[in-house]
Amino acid sequence: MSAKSFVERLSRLADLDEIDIDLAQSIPWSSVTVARGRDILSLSDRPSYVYVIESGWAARHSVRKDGSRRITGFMLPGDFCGIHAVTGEAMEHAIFALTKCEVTRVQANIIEEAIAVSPAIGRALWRAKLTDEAILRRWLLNSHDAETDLAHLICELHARADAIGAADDNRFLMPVTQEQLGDALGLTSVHVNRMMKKLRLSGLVQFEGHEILIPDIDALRASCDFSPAYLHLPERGLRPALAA
Amino acid sequence: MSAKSFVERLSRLADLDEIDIDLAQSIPWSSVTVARGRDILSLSDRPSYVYVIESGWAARHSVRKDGSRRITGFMLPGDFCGIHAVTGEAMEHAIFALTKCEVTRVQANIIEEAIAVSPAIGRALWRAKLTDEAILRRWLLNSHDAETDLAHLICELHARADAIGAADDNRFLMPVTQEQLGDALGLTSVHVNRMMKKLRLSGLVQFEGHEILIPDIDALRASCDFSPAYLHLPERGLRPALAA
DNA sequence: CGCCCTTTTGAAGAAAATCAAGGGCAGTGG
DNA sequence: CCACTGCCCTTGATTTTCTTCAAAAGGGCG
Repeated sequence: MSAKSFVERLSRLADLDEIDIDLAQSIPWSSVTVARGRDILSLSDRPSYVYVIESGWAARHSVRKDGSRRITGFMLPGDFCGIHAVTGEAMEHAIFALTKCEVTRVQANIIEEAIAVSPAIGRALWRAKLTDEAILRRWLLNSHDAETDLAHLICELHARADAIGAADDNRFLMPVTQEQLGDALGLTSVHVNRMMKKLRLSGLVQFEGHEILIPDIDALRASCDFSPAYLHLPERGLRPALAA
Repeated sequence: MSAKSFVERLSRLADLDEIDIDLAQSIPWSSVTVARGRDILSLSDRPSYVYVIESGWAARHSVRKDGSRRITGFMLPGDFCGIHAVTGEAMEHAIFALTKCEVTRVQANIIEEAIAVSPAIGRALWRAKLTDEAILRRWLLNSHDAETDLAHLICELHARADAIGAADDNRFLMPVTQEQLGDALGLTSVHVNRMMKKLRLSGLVQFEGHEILIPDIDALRASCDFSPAYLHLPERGLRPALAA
């Protein structure tokens, strides 16, 4: 573990000059391990740290009065969470570990100082937030057809996994149960299961357990009108080893 | 028209000291009027301005391949749009005027310089973005029951109108057609109409045209589990005259 | 081995979409 | 001034989609 992922991620989000990088590298950090199923940040927490997922997958989720859940976003290695800590807001949802997660954390007030000194670091975090927002809008845009929505979510997660080198081109590990997919899509796990079957029968997606195989990524993307631009992913090529 | 609304809005989002306020007030601005139904910002635009709605209502929306629309947010007087201009990103959705809108605009690069000099201004914009994000997550959280979702949207818009003094306690003007409500909720206009009728019959909401009357706001809020905290509204009391 | 979690499938029911048609109201033009 | 037109609201009947309820099978792990 290192704070490498923190600086790496920042520098992929905005152009940092040497001064920015030196500053970012000088920021003290610590590391935490969170077991599968446990919260990284809980509802109503006022986090005093900003976190970066080092390894593992996590998700944001809220629980309704009737006990049903809604997942409002997934987090993969390299993703920030708790950035809004810099304003001292309380968490309006929880972030929990889908798998065992290793998490690097940095004190929020130190981040805030760094932003004041280095606007480029502020821009990097701003860009991360814009990506979160774009994903949320995309999720809203989708919610209209179960099969398409599921295909789109698989495309999103594949593209994000691929961008951090956690996908073997057409194959990747998606550690999300069908019930969790349902919570993310606003569907029941039963219906997710049927839609997965449809995707399998149509030949667009194959899977064994959580190992997803996409025989023809272009066909899958076309089927759900997926285009990765909104994810603001870095150009492929560098692919640092951040995989789960 | 003035840039007053710009500075006012900033100062309600974060604690600005005199220096910040002087700086904000020195920022040059201009004003534009946009007719009902026209775009304030179009898809793929790379806006070079940050906008504040001076009067009127607007909405963000995307169009799907099949021609159906999804509204992903409403904008009321005092709201920013195009803040993400500061990173030079292209618009991934359009913003259009629900009513005739007067809009104040400020050059994005000047905003960016202001942020570099005054971290408080940056925090204010950051906070505005966090509110946008919280609303998006809430919309995702809702989408599960048409009547409840509609009630929740009315509560959101009422609370936001009230916060800018555009509501007369239990009465406000919601210039949104039922079809647009459907686009916002992911429902057909037919179904929105039926749900409006249900709300009317249950006595929770009355309306004449777009004039909404809420006989018992607590009852309506309880019916859809609405709590305004996530909107980060300013404390009531000041109520500057920004209404549409 | 037995338990729990997850996946899978079936059947019945509820929610929302679709299709269709009529009515009100405001703006426009003859 | 009135008729026409377009937009929005309203309602009914039918169909589709998704949920709910129920049950069984697979797989990993203590």
